Amino acid sequence: MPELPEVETIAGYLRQGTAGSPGLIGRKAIKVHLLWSRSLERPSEGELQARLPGQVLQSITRRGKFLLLHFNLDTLLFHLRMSGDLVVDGNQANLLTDPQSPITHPQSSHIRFILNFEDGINLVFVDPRKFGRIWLVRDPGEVVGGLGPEPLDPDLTTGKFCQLLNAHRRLIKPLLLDQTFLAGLGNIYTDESLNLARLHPCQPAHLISPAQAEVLLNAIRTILRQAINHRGASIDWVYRGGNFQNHFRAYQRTGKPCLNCGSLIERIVVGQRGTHYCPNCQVIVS
DNA sequence: AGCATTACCCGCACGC
DNA sequence: TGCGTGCGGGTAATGC
Repeated sequence: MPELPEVETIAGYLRQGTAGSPGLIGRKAIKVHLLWSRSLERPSEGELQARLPGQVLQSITRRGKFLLLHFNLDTLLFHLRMSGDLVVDGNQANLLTDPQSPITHPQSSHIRFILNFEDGINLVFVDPRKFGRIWLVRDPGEVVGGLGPEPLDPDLTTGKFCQLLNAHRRLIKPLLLDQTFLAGLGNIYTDESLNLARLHPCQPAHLISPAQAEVLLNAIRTILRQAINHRGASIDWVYRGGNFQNHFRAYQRTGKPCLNCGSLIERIVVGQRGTHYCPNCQVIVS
């Protein structure tokens, strides 16, 4: 489920809770259940089990597409990759507490990790494709230290952004997808942002003018804020409740009219990723 | 040689 | 049934 808006939305759910589930802040961890060992990047399962229980959750933050659960001693990090999701379950404690039991959870066969808190509240990591990863570390910088700037951070000025862009000869789309360049954009929001900014996904980054860089950064921020307001997008069989998919400009709109100019959106492949753009108003400049 | 960029590939579910 | 596709990114391979 995860690009910046979806991870931000999930962070909010975990902090404040939802209609059907309580928030997690201030709760004490009791026990860990790892059902797919490769979901855990580090430390070992034994060390995780030895360190995390007894710790109290202080706060929940997001950095790029990472979700950070700050406990009093350690930080538990999740990366949802392609299909991961985190849900709080306070109603089926007796079933979820025992991973060997015939769980009747809707996505039970894809549960990879469960963290039991006090009062029968569980944080459940669901991940059909098994690409998601979990870390427990003293210093979260060990995991997220290499990320590029946050697109919504006001400290990222248009001038800085243009400088960063012009330092690379790469195509703009793969560059925006590179998390060490900018943290949080994925395939959807890159296509959306480039369409709004009227930039071709194959535009070489070093040829982007200061004026275009400003338009692009503003477009990225506009799209991300809109997506967050809609609680992210729900795509394919992975449904989380957000409805930004109903407001896509380019992504998965092949053959439909561009919202800028009415020409038909086309699908090409750029950097091994399906890419949706308008061949009329998103043109390469030199 | 050494950095920047590109191609593979990892489970699984779904639609054509 | 078979094949292409996919809200991602680590790593090997290649390019400059």
